[in-house]
Amino acid sequence: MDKDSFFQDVYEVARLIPRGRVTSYGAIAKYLGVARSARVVGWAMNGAVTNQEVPAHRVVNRVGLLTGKNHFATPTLMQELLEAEGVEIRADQVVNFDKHFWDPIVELGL
DNA sequence: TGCGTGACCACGG
DNA sequence: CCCGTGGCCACGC
Repeated sequence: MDKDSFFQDVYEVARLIPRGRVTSYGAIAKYLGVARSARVVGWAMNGAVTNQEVPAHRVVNRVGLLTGKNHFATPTLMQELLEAEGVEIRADQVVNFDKHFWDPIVELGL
């Protein structure tokens, strides 16, 4: 595996997130075999905001909090995108996060 | 080249 | 749940 393709891997997994579902940075990191490097996933998402191919709004932190909303074009864009997909947001947090949670390890297998 | 910072997470108290 | 600590890795200065 090329180490340089880490960002690409992150983007690829993010692309696989179904509409109306969300996942966490840690879940993606763990799926890629770098569970301790969840922060880098966030950094990768930072560059994904400008990438229409990658739904960065479907990636939240481990408790379903929209920690990255501040990095979008507008602080409300992330929530609006999720709500448009049927994901209910309450106080910058995904309601029934466990129900909307999409774990690549479970869904894609490891 | 080295240090601080960050869209995080796990662990212990 | 909150708080402090350590670790991870990429990036900017």
